[in-house]
Amino acid sequence: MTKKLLLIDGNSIAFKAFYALYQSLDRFTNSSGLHTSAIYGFNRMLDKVLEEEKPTDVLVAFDAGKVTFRTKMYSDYKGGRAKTPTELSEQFPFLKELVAARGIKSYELPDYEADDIIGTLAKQAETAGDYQVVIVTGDRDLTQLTSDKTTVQVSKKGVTELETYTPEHVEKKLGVKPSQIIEIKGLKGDNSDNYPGVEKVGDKTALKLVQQFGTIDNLYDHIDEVSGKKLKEHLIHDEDQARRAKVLATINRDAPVTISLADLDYTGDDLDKLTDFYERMNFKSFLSKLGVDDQSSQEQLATIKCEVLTNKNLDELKQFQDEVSFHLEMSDENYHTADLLGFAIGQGEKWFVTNDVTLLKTPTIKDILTSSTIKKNVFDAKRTFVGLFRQSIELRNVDFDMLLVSYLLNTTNNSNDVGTVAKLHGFNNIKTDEEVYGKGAKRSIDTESQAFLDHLVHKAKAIDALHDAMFADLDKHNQTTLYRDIEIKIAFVLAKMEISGIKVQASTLEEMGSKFTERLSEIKQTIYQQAGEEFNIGSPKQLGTILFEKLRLPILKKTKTGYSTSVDVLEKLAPDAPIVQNVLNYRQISKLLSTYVDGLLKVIHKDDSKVHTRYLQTLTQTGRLSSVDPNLQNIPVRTEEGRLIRQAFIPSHPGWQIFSSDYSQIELRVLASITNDKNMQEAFREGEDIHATTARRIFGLKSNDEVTPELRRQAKAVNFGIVYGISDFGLSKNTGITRKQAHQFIQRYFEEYPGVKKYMEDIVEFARNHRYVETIAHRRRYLPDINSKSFNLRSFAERTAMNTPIQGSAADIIKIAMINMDEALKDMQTTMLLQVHDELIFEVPADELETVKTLIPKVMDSAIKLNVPLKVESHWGKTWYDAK
DNA sequence: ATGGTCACG
DNA sequence: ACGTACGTGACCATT
Repeated sequence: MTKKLLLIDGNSIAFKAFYALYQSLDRFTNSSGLHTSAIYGFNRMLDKVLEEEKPTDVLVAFDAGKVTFRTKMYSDYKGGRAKTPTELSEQFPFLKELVAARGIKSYELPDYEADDIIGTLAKQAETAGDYQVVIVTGDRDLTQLTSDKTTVQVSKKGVTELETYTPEHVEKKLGVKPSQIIEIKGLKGDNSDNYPGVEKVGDKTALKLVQQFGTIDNLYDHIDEVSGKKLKEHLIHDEDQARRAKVLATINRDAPVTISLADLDYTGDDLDKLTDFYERMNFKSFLSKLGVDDQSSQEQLATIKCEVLTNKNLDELKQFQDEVSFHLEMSDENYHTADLLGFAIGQGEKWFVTNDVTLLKTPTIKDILTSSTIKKNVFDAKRTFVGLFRQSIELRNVDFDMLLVSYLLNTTNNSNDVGTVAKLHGFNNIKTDEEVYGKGAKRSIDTESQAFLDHLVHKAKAIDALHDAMFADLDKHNQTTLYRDIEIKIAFVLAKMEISGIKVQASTLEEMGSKFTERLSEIKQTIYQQAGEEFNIGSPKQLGTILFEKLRLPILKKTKTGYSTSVDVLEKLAPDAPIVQNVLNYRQISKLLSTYVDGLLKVIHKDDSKVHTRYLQTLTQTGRLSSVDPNLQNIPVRTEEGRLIRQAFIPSHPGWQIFSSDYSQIELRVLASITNDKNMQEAFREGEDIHATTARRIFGLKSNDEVTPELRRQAKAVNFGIVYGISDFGLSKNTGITRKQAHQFIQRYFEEYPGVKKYMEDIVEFARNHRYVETIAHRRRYLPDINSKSFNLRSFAERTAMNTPIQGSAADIIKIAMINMDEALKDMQTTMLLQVHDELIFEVPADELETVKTLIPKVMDSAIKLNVPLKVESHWGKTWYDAK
């Protein structure tokens, strides 16, 4: 029987796990103050890999110390590295204990690194014959060990996401054979291990050279064939360094290991030791996973004294005069349609719970919920409001919305589950819905069970228990105003908009649907003819085979899994082959049909012919809303064919109009305001066309009249780029200009708008120091990667630092406008229906049209006072399509 | 469940 | 030298 040997690079996985959880470092400590994050992450990786690979033999290899044969050979090897933080080094002894408790051997060898142990044992296993080898590491250099018998799994973000390298995958990804990785590293050196290769040689050049010459030896044998005078000089000058770097990069596969393959039997968890270990580490989730603990984890929850609420003891609720915590349970996430299942209510030590939702309508309870003097504490005010509204109960005076507060404190932790959020904030006497109800197909809620009632009480109790502490945190963040004046208020405005819904005429969609279906089958036949065979056009894989293998079209871009067939690629190919344009048309129409015709028809409510979206208020990282079920924030508009979909969106009363107002260039106005850039502010104050002004400035023209449409288009792209946190590469890719040109444009831009330049530098600096950025309304986004060593992660965080205050402040502004709008419209019939990021959509009776033409823009442009004016444009018509 | 594609701001 | 535009959701094919 073939054996499967799993070799784990202990140090590199521990490092990765530690930095992946760096942001939550303080959350991972046990009762004696030991940090446990790396142990936790390591164990998650173990769980996953053991489950997936089911190895027969396992070893975790560790580095023995700083001194190795490599440092003896080159004293600066791994020099200049920051000292391992004590928060990590203190975890290693326990990590080894964990490994042992899981029935796994660990091993280290003086003078050698973990890589060498792994390389040596992998070689032994390959020689022995009946082994399959899997290596798990955080270091991509180990992919040099891949072979037909050995795969290397390298952790990506975090440690549980692994990328599997086979020899084929190495070649595809790196462009060379596994054995040539050391040749590449020899030429370019390694910055993180602190050894040089050949001067001025990086990935690109190294790859080219290795592809041309195969090895460093061969390269120096044929040094005259190297093209490029400078390059040749550097190669000759640095030959010794290159040869040394290659040796340093080479994993030693004949290390004098004193452990043998026969010692590596994987015996499985030692339950006693492991349980004890998990308990000492406070690893609750791992404990419950052990199964030994299923009942005890149920009993672990301290019981909360509560009464089942009935008609008989209802009056006891009258004791709650100041505030109550309340949780309404529903059958699924769509609260517009979900069944109400039960509720819990109470405060302090007094709790009541029931699965009899008819009690909600009793005067006692209704009075509490609708009272404007009794404060309510809930989890998800909008959800609760809609659920109760369907029972004709209008929830008032919500003081604490735990979901909303948690989101404002840290947008990354956006769980919709009370238990998850409660634990996040240190309240552990609660389970998650998933633990109580199950997940996926197994999810079921037994409303008759005691467990159900208990769970509701624990939820309500969690809300009650956390509200002081979470409010205090909010205050520390300077976010109380954001919460009280914006977020909690907009929750109710959104609830009302969702309940209003927007009317969608099914017959209009159906007519469009049959036209689309007809055209689709025509195009399909043409495509089959042009391809010479039938295939699934909707499958990128099959389409790729047809276009790039059968028809031999040039491959312009690849994805992880094959050829890219995205629009930008197909548009470039369209002139070469007529089939491509047909595919593009097919794609467009089938998108319209499946997503917008069939998709919308599915969600029209029978009783009112309307769609009722749900705005997710606690999802985006910037403070924008998102819209689901259906998403009404991405209804087509850019192409005429798609735009026709909007004809199906109509007012809910005959003779009314759809009225739409949008902020013009709100993000650039926000940019002008927060950067305090005088030139950009002037453009907006003078009412100039900002893209034309930008064009005039960066191209050095005398007046905006000299700006051609093409120049304006380019300047517009630069303006967008700035908002997104620009790079010359990104700009050139997006606009088709050269990178050099893009670089010049950006430089010119920063010369002309020096305030913008300074702001971009300052905001990144702020993020580095504080690890977060803020919007005008103190909405906060954490950027844990801002100081990352990974260029990729760090750059992304830097762009985010530049973009989030802009996008997020624009989101703040429209939210304020919506709250004011709700008030301004309260005595009118005009109804606010939708928000699309910088645009509000209403339905308006004929006799109010004249009023709203001035009222709505007024409310929007006076939402906030910036250093530049806000501009609002309005359109209206008998359908959404006509409001243009 | 995940990735590719494409709809929006 | 690095490898890149910011924020979303729905659908389909594929695993």
